[in-house]
Amino acid sequence: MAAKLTDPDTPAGRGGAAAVLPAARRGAGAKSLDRRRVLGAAVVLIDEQGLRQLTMRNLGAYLGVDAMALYRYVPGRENLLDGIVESVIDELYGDPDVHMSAESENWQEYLRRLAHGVRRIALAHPQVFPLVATRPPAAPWVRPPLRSLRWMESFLDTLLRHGFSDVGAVASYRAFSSFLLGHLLLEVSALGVDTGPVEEVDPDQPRTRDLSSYPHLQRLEPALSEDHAAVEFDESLENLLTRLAEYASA
Amino acid sequence: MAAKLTDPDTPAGRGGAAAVLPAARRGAGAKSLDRRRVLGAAVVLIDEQGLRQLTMRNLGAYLGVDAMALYRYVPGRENLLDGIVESVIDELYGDPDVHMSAESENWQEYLRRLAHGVRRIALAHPQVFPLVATRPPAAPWVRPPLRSLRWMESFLDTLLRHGFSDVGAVASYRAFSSFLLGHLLLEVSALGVDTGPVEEVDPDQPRTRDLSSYPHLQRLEPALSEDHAAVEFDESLENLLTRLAEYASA
DNA sequence: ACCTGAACACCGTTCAAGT
DNA sequence: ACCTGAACACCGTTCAAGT
Repeated sequence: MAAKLTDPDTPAGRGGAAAVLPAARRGAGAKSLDRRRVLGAAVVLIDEQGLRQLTMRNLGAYLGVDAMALYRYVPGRENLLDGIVESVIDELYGDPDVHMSAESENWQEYLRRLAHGVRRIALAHPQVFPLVATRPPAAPWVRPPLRSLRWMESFLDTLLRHGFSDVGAVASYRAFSSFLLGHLLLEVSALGVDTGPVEEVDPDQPRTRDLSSYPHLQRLEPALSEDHAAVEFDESLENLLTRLAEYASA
Repeated sequence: MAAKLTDPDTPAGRGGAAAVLPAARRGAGAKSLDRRRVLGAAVVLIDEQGLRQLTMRNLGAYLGVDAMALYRYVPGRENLLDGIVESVIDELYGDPDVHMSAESENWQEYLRRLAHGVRRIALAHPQVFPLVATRPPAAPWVRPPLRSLRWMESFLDTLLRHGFSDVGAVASYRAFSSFLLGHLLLEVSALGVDTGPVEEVDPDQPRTRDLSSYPHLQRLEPALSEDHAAVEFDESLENLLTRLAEYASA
């Protein structure tokens, strides 16, 4: 009764469906469905075919089942999308590099590992990340992309234990979220995500835009096209950590 | 011939449809359609009813016309969405506070005015901004939310004229984009955007989540709910400007 | 208990037909 | 020249029916 609605951070939401329905996996083994398998298949389908190809009917076919059968495990498409976001963020819990840092070392190392863990998820699922970025959060003060009550609690706890004030820890959560969201959404979108179905290009049309009216763009296009995402991420992160250090002493 | 495809930054794309079809507005006046009117109505419809309500059929009805009539001005829904993003960003050109700063004062003031101009647009169209943030850009090196070749050129020109190196100006464009995207997407999503159709809430269910397992969240929820978006935006912006100043001397 | 088929109310889009 | 109607191939979702 404590876990109302479908709380993403409740144990049953973290792949605990098998615990609630222990008989579901017996017999035919991988054949029978459960919510976790449906969400996992949805993530794979998005990774392989893009967000637009995720329809109830396609997902059903992908699982070898009628589309309508999915409604037994997922109340509807909106809930499916929320579940996808949740299940992707949940991968953080399985990341040993992030997990080990929770109660160790200094807070800077914790934030570094956490940031890189989220970045690995974004790069592993570039087609899913826009969903992580833009789905309305469960509460208005939960900010993408770290949209998990459990990680928020861990974040605040770590900073508070290292001498951050209440307002400092809260301000740090906000700044950390902005940093991650801006950098990762741009990095992922530069990968050319979800440009729609097949985007047939007319080979007669010149492939490059006409930049003749923009001399700087023309000259700097090679520089603009270079990929420095990794080092920019690290440099921006270090700058952020320096800024946040002010809250640690206050 | 120079303006291939539908270049958003070509004069014809910036509300120049009336110049191409000067006869379109005669006679019945506001009655007859053109592309600019269709895009403008689409923005108003999204602002009023949310992104999900923007369908070809709804937009047609909103304009007092059959849905299929829209295809005379808009090649399809994807192009409509691109046009919406373009027309919203174009509002920057009409912002005197931004426009006057292009060749005046110092580069810091230019970036401040530009940033606040984009922020005003985001807050004026919170339901449209996720589209600005996530639509695939025209070229991979064009970064949301400042996704206009003309503004990119203006941005680079201003910084280069103030002594920035080439790589410094390019790095500044990237950092500026990340900053804007992260802050504005979070600010806009905190406004509770596009939670779907009407989101009927069961009044019997408790409205607040169960935070009993998260003591810090429970204690800090009031602090987390406070809105400091404006000052955080300004402080982050000033910090960014300080960082970018390194490129000015190099 | 779990899945299926038929059906409903929507979509985007094409195309011949109206005026 | 501009708009409309009918039609097609899809959606999400409900519900009675199958096994």
